[in-house]
Amino acid sequence: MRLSKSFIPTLKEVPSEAVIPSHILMIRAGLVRQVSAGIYTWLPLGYKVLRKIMEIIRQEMNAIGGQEFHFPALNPKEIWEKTGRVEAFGDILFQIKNRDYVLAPTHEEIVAYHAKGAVVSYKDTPQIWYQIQTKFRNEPRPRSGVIRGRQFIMKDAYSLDKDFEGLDVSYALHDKAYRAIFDRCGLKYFVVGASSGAMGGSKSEEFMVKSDAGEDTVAFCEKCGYAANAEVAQSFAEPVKRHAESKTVYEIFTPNVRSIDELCVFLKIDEHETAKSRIYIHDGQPVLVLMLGNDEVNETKLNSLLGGNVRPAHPEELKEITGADAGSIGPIDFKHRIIADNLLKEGNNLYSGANRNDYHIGGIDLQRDVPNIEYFDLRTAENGEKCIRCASNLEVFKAIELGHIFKLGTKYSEALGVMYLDENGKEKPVVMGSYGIGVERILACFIEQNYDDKGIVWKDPLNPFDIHLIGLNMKNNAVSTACEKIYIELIADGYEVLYDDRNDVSAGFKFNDADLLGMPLQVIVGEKNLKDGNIELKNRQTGEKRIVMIEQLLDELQKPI
RNA sequence: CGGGGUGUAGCGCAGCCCGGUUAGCGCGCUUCGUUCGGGACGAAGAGGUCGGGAGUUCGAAUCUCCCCACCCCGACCA
Repeated sequence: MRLSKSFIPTLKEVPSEAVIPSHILMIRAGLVRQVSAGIYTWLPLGYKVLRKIMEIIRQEMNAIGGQEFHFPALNPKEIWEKTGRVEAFGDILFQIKNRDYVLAPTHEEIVAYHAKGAVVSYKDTPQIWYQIQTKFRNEPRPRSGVIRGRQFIMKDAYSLDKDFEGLDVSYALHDKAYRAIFDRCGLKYFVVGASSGAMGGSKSEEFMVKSDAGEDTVAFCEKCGYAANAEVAQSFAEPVKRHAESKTVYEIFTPNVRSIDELCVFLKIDEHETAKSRIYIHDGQPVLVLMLGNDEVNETKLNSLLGGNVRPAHPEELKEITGADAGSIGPIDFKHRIIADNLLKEGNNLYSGANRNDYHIGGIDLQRDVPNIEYFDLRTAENGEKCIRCASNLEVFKAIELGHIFKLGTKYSEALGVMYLDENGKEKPVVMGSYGIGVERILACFIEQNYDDKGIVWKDPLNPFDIHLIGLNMKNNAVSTACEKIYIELIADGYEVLYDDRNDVSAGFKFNDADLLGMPLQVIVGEKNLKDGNIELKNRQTGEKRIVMIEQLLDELQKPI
């Protein structure tokens, strides 16, 4: 491709709206342009890479027996009402104003629609259906370029099995395919156990890439490989100490003390001698959640423990329920359910709120004073705590979710009546799995992992072109003639070549553009070397340069650089 | 949705606090000439509803109010 005839608008300056490296480079290298918040146009160069990624995905999905579909993005709202997901998605679901249609944020409903009446016998299973398609979600806050958009390309796949054993097989196949896809794309990633959240279903795993731009937090143990989303991660942390002697309960006047930190300063005590109270409302009933010291309640764990429908209490409710405001709430004489984090088990001589503003209570013995207390794992694993499996140090960091695989079960097949007859002629719901990959995130994550101060550093097989051919002074006849010849030869030899044939930009400009665009190999043709019949090869990644004879270019390309 | 920030030429910004010629600068763009291996130089040009609306004022990019868009943090999130 001739650069002089291509639309590859590179930018010297950093666009003001971009913050993370991949976003900045995608704009600067002319891969994407933003249209609106979370809405991007893929320019030819970016789309070329995207197509390569999609082709890899296709190959690996086909390899596990996947069949490619193309489902409509425009869906009848009625189907979504049947599964209750118009309400479940809420404002995230784009709705069409002049028709009862929605823009699909995912395709379980449509898959179930087609499966119903078509997958009718155990002989029709298993099926793996997938597509690579644009999804629409009205994200409240799009961010980080294409990493979270309102419109994005997703590879979504659905498995249809006759039973849970079949689902296990389909799930394992997807796990295998996903590893193959991300390996082939050259990404450093890891797999974490995750919360299945609003999707329902049992097992779920996420494919993650470590990145400061990530929206998820994961806990990872380098030693044993334990990896889990912080929402569900477990760890060993220092539990509360039980003193030999329990003091009696006493009230302390603590004016304007509202936080655990302030309490510790005020009473000159350690955080580990305190218990923090949080009030949640579960199915309309208040629940007091007691945490050690300043530990935050892990609401995902709380939700799965209580079975959903949990929310923090509003400030007015606090006063009504406990008689005090946040900061003065405690377990003593609390009239409703009390659950506590495991670390507090058997704690005594603890300080907590008195359910009376400006007062705290000391000398609390949870065994003695809070008889109906229940203990669960309710905390969020933190950096440096011990791994639940091997007790070495856990690392907690931000990560980008590339893919997610779910064992859905029968939620959608039951809701939409996707039934089949088993070997005994008995009617059963089809067992489903659901598997997604954020296609654009693969590209963004690749750049996050492969760039330097000059620009992107592409590697096979995602590189948009193999070779960036640079004619330094195209007004020089010898140079342009040599370039044209090399260009034709390279293409004939099967290389994808981006040819900088522009005759109106300086050498430095071309070098910088080539580094920014980041093709793995640069072939540089200039007067200086051409005089001796030579050209120069430059490895983009290492910066290493080599002068070779022009006739030997094709042979030289066979050698590692 | 809460908090913070930004909006001035295609891009990056100054000017605004303290109202007053024709709204600037760099990059990019057009034409001509020179240059030609690490973002060249000279000359001449084109390009602006100063995010939108209302108001205050003799006079508003600048002050006031309302609205919109975008970015960041949080909440939220398959």
